[in-house]
Amino acid sequence: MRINKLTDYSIVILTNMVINGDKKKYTAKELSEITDIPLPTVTRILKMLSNKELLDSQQGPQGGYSLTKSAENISVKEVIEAMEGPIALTECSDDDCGCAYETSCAVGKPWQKINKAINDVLQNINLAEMGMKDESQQLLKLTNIKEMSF
Amino acid sequence: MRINKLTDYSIVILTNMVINGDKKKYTAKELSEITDIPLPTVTRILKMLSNKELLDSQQGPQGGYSLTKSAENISVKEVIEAMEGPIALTECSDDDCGCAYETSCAVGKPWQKINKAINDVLQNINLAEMGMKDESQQLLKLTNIKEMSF
DNA sequence: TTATATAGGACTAATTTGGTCCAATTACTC
DNA sequence: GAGTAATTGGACCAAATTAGTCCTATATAA
Repeated sequence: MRINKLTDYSIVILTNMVINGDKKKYTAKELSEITDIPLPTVTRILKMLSNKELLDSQQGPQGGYSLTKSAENISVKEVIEAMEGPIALTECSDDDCGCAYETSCAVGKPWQKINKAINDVLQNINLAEMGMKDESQQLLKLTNIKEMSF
Repeated sequence: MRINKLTDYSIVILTNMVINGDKKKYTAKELSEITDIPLPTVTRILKMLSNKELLDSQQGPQGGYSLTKSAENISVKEVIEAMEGPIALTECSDDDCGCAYETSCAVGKPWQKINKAINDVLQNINLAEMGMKDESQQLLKLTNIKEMSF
């Protein structure tokens, strides 16, 4: 139950963009230096995020990448989905998933609810919050969810 | 962001045990026939669940596996943890994870909160609910979490 | 004693993932 | 218009993980 390393990196990269200036333009090289993630890997991630329109890109000298939205409006869910596709804990989360075990599966509907709940958790935290060092100001929504669930 | 296939299977197997009789004893062979999962794979999963004390096992003729607790008292979280260890979306969820990027990471605390929220989601659904066909009776807690988070 | 079951662990094949690199394109600047 | 600095697209390989199988040992009921 892990997100991919590339996805993990992508959140680190984006969060560092937020911290260092939410509106600025960054080259792949700069971001590699800030994060200590090797340049080829940073490059690959930025391309993916740009293709999914989380980043604007500009080629040529003075080019680079910038966030298409403000940090508050980019959820962790969006980032994960940009890197890995839809968030679901199991392969078959639909009624008719077409898998070999469909008839005997006995599970299915409940997974849809679980996936929805997890999607909601990840929807409720944004990049601005990911960058906060001070625990007290952050993640009130998640804390509330946690407390309500008992 | 997927659980392992073996983990997925394990929930299918356990849920089928619940549906077919929560107190009964089942052999690996029976469970393989019920679920259509190949016997060697079923065998391996049952051993893992038995080692983690979710199942009682008895060797010899008339032996087999049975649930150590009633279906209502076994959460999906417990099953996933039995199969895969602690549930965390990233490798480093601690402050001092010891990873190479620690100083430049800028993330960390927020992941702990996210992981906690996800653990809570999975704690709040049990095997009895996983086996329910009728949507209306199931998963009220998860539904509540979802609605509260908006 | 035999048959039926689990227990433990080794092993292989397949898949996925991480990481790197190269050639092409764009666009700014001199 | 040449040169340079940047992204773009895609191929490629290596490493790690996972799925799946199999074999031998052990326990126990009849």
